Amino acid sequence: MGILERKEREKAKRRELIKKCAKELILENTAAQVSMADIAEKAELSKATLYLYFVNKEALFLEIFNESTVNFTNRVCSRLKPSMSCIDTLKIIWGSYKELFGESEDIMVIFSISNYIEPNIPFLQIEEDSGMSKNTSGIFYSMISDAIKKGIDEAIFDPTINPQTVGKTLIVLFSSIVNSAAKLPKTARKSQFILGEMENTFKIILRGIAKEGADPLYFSFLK
Amino acid sequence: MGILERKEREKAKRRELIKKCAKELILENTAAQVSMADIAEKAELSKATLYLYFVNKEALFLEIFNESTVNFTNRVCSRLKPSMSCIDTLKIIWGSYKELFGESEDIMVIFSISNYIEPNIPFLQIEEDSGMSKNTSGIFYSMISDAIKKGIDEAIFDPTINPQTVGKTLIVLFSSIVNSAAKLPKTARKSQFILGEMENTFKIILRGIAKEGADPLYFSFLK
Amino acid sequence: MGILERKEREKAKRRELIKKCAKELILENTAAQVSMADIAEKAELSKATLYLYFVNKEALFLEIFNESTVNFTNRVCSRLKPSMSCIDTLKIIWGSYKELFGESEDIMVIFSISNYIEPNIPFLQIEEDSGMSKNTSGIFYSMISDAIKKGIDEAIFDPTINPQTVGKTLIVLFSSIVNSAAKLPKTARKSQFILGEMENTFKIILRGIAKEGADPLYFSFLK
Amino acid sequence: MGILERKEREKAKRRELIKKCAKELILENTAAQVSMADIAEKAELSKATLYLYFVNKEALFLEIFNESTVNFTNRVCSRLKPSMSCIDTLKIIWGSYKELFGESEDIMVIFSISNYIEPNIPFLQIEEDSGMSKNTSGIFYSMISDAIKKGIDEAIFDPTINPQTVGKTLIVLFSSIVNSAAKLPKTARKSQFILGEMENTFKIILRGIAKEGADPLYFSFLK
DNA sequence: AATGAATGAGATTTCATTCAT
DNA sequence: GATGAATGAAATCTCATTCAT
Repeated sequence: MGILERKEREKAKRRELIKKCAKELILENTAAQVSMADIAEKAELSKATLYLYFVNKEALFLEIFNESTVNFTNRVCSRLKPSMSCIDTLKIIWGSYKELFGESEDIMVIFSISNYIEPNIPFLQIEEDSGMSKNTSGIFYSMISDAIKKGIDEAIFDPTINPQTVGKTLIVLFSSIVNSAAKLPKTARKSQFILGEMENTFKIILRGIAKEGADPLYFSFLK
Repeated sequence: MGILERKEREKAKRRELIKKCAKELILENTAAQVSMADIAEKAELSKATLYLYFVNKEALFLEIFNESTVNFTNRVCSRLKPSMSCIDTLKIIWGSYKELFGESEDIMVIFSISNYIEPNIPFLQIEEDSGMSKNTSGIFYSMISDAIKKGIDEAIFDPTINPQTVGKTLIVLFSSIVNSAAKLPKTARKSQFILGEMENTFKIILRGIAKEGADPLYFSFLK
Repeated sequence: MGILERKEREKAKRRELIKKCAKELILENTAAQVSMADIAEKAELSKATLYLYFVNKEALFLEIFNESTVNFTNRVCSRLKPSMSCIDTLKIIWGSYKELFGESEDIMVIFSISNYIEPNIPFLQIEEDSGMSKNTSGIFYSMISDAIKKGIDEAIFDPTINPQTVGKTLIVLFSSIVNSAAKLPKTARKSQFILGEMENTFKIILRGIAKEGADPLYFSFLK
Repeated sequence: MGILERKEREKAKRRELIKKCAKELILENTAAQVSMADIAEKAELSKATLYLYFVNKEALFLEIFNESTVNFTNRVCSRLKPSMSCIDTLKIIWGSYKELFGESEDIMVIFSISNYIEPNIPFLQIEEDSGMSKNTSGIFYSMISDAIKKGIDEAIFDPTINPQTVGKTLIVLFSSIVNSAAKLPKTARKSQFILGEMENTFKIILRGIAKEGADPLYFSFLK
């Protein structure tokens, strides 16, 4: 049975290998430009083999997409505790963004694939129904809007804002910055400049939703 | 030579026709989904003819892209006067965004093409050199950062912010909202909801860069 | 305008060329075994060119199929006159079968394609509704059942038989003989032996539906 | 050696299982549409295992084909006795056709495979040499031509007919009816209508070869 | 003996681009 | 100057077959 397990592991490894190669190619270019042949070549497999692991190109890309989303969300969520203050929560969320953006490249992949698979559907939908609760990004969404609610309760944020609306806005803004950065040459992405830029944006937004008279120290965590 | 001129004029007309058709198709779908055959059919020309006017697909799209950018910038600039106050300037810029977003659809085209042609190069580069001065978006960029500078002088904005940095940030944010909206179905784009959403975001950003204690009335122009 | 016409003609010629090549390949093998690449090669065209003339493989095959059916039916119909006696009518129908079977090879193509495109639907449907009237084979069908009706009126055929049923049966039988012959090597198909075989079968069927006591001379036309 | 025998038996069982599954799949669709993967899945074996039992797809299908032919012939032959009258013999042959057509589905399989594997070689060859004696269908063939000879001797059939030729013709006709029916949806095949249709055809053929003045009662067994 | 895994070869189809007329 | 016609190259996907374990 050790054998069976090993085989299982190896099979899983191949799946991962394929996904890893696909990811790398996506990061080097765009999801739209990556062909099954490219992936096969990079993985040193035949095209046909890819189809043993994924029924479709779309299935492969979708799996990568979903995993990246889950990955990202989990990383963020695992660092949060319900007891945390609003500011701490946002700190961590933002920190995760920055860190993951530098370290893993899930976010890039997420955007590239979402632009490819469903070019007409925005990754984070600004829609009238707040129906984001179903998928992973929904979890992320409530995470952030909860934090904002907390901020209002803690009298840090302007009580007239709608936590859900602002939450969505925050996500769109964060994401767009990342998306914009995702288009930069790989090397540039991690530069201090970019990270600084991202920070500036975050600061502006925080100030934008701060309660009148809120202690500016609250926002000083952003260096 | 009257003949020559007429010929010249007609040739120019064709160019415009081709670009117009391409634009319309891009708006109906995504730049990536528009083929030369589609454009030729819509323009009631042969595919080969397209190549008399544009060396290749990329050249055609790039020209549309650049023109749309110029168009947009010009429209905005033409409404601005150096004498205007910061707030008035931003009002107009934002108004242009909103209006053009509804009316002309240059912005959509800009984003669609930029996602297609140069997926690796962001429309608005967040780069260390502020080298935006060369191209059209550079004009737009200085327009906006000038407005912010003025805002600081008028003691409306926080004097510690860097007008250039914040200007760039503003553009990225504006753009990202539009970009996000650009992926919505054509009909949804002009809904009150979306426009409201855009306004909320703008408000947050303005508050974010406001000087401590600045009269909130300044920002009341946003309904 | 002579030029235009010539072009038109040449285009039509290419279509015909493609169909001719496809037909030949079908006759050499089976419709199922013929690929677009094969056809392209035989026609000395690129694969892509085929798609200028036919939207897909099925369309190409279907057109060949329909044309062959129409061809065949027309040839037969053009030789018939309403004033003809039953026996004369059947003579001609049968003669056409034999002749076309030898000369043109429409029938072979018909069967090969029908086996490929709709392997589950018999070319001549033995169905409860006699709904054959719609398509070309419907014309053929009424042609033959009319002849049988006439035969009954002329007191040559057994009055208890149902002309429609027997007509259908005749077609199925004729067709099956041809279908069976279609599987023979090309050279064998036109042998005296095969033609004799077909004749025998026809004779048997005619006798089978003859009226008791009908003059056997009526059937002597079969040499 | 008991072990060896058991192994042998089990191996044979597998072969049968594979063939049975293949048959079922062929009956559900067409031989051409059945892939080795389909068969393997249905048999709950791996594709590779199929190749332990059959050198390739063709060999598998050919074996099924041959067996089905033998099966069918044997069933018919086992019901015949040399002492039977011509009419009784034909009754039984025809009955077997009808019955097997309903019950076992060997005939369908035979035709489906023959259309797939050797589209160029007819199941029952109408060839100049009566060389059918080698294979199984040869047995069937002599069975039927013997019956006809007997019919001539019994003064039921026209003495001028050639028993061998007519025998072959009969088989081709029977087969073609079945072949035509084989393309009908599985459910329709056993309908009274189809069976009636088959009977009509048989009647026509019998009458076609009957001796002038032969007692029509002879043929009344067909209701 | 059985199989999981891999693959070569080939099928259909699309599209930007070219070229003779 | 305009175009009809043609195509090379590439994309996605399938399937019979093989081979190491």
